[in-house]
Amino acid sequence: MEQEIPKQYSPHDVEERIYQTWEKSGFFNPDNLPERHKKPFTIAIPPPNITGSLHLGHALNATIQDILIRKKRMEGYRTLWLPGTDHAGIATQNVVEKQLKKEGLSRHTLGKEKFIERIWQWKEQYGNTILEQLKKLGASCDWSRTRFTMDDNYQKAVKEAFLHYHKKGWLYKAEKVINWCARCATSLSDLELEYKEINSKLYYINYPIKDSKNYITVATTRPETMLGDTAVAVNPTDERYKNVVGKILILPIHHREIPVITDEKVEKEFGTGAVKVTPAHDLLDAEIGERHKLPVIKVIGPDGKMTAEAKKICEGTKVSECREKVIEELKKEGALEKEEGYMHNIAVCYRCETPIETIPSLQWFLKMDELAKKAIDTVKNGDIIFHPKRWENVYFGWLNNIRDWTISRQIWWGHKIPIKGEEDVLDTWFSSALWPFATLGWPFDFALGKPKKGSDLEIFYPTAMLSTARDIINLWVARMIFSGAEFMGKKPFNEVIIHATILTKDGKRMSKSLGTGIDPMGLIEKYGSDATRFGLIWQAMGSQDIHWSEEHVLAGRKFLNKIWNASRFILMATDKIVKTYDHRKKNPTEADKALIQYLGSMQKTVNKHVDKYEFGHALHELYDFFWHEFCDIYLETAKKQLQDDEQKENTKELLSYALSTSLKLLHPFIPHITEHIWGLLPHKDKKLLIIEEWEDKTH
RNA sequence: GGGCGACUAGUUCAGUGGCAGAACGUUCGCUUCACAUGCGAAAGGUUGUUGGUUCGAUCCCAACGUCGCCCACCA
Repeated sequence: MEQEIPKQYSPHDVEERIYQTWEKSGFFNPDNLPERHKKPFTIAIPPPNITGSLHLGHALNATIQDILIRKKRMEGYRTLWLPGTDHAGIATQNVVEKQLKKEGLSRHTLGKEKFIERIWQWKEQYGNTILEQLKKLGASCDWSRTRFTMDDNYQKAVKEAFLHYHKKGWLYKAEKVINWCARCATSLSDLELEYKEINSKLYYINYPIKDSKNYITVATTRPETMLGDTAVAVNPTDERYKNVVGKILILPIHHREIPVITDEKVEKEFGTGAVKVTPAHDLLDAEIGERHKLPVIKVIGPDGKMTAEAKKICEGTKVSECREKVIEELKKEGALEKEEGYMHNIAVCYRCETPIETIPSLQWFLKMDELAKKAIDTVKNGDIIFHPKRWENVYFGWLNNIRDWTISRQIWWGHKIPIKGEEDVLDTWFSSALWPFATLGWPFDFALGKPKKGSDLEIFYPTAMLSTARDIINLWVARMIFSGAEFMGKKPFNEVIIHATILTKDGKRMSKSLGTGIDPMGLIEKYGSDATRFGLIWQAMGSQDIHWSEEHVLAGRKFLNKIWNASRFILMATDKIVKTYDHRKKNPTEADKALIQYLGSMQKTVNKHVDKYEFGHALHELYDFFWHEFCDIYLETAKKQLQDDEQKENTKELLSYALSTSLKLLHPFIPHITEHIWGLLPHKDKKLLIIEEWEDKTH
């Protein structure tokens, strides 16, 4: 025995083989689980984008889900962890466009049909990267049920959802001021914006009052939009401007006449207290414009260039060039009062970081009032609980101030709007919102308000919980909640876990572009999957942000070695392995009794922690027990007891019992090594640890 | 501008209204028959600052500071 088992545990020989054993067993698929697995327990994975590769956040989230699934599976649940990927409209289109660019092509030279073909090719080649990486991490997903948000069935689900909303009269098409990315040439929802702080300038421009030598000074960060100004607004209570309200101003450069109006939304404190109003290119201005029935002059086009309305000085130029020209002209006219440095946030596209233009555009909108109400009620009633609870405020905050959802996108890759003559596609998140039930067979297995008997939809919906990052609480979680309520008449999950965000050691955001990201695959190569999982979970205390520290992965590796060697010792010392132990029938020593007690309380604590989603605490508990109570103290005593003829047999039995119990409890956290050792133990009834009974029924 | 969170050992973090803990790192001693990825020991802290409540505060409260995150139509 001693020669067969090496002193050092080397994960790489083991992990891949063990994973294959699991896959071959079929137990990832709930249909193959033994008889005792009855009550369903489902998790739908947050589908990663097909463009992505695994980062530490994914790895943490996958480990959390795998821990829950594995524990529940051992507890006798009929567990389904459903995997899949998201087609990620804009992101994917951009990636393939970049690829084309390298070949000297563009999507326009290729044409729509060929371009979409290219994306499918790309998807076949790279689209499963993350799923393959999740396998390396040990994820026990049912790969036979893998879904993609552009599968045929999924497309039908999206269509059904759209038509449902259409029938309800919640969909409408309108020209409204929306967010526009000129590079992606598409509209974006408010949630698809990111903000970037830039060092810009605040320009003070004098607008002369007609038939007077006086003027009003307005402050703006965007002088080029003045070409589309149709008013200047001041706060109605602003004494400074009392006498000019209602007067006519002469807009510099274009020399158009525009009125001075009052609107309560104007802040007296900012700038000069007078704001230029450009209804076409600013959201607040559009609101003011609507209230005062101001004309709308579009000076920026969907191509990001100035329109004919910008007239001779700027027509056809880029926005940034036009700004310079306008400044130049203003100086010539003596209308530029001053400029000062100004730091502020500008909106940029979340997929390509191009500054967002606000322009009027004809788009499809989904009315949100009733849907938002459903989403709010579900959480308010406690039907869905967030962990930690404070994230509910973020959720309510968004839903309470919601605007109608711009759901059309002017890109090529996505779900077509199912109405004749509409070329546009739907926002990616429109399809993601259907994930928990569209993946299970909705709408095919759904009729007369309920799922078909015996269908996946009936058995596995609603899912148990959703684990995700905080940045998609509104983008995704909220939309799933109202979609579930609307289409299934049932919440999509019982609980939402908002897991920690992994930051760099000095508390900065990890980012690929800054080179501060850490590739979990590198860690797996270096230390193995179990050690990587250990390192992640060891640091996941509550939902506190993690300042990532690799040393805990190292600690994990050492711990695995400890488990390995303790097991080696027990294998050498004992000839049989028991999974149960009734100490009432034995004659235990003080050390035996102490161990049994520790083991019992540890079991309880681990259960308690995992049930409360305190994974780090559970792992710390396991670690302390195994290393210190079991190895440092009991194993040393056991060496002596094994020399004593009276205690020998009992000691062997307790050693083997404590080891099997520890392996079970450790399995959800570090599945490969525990399964591997389990396989080396001379059990009477040989079955895989993955489906062993979690609860110890002995006394 | 609003909201939220964090601040404890060199580092990453637990924890408790009553003597402050782990891991990693460091120092010293051990090739002890499971493991040197180990064993044994040790050093290391004014618990961010200032007030308040309390017999007693690292913990509860308030203000402040630093850092981070989210939300927001101050042009």
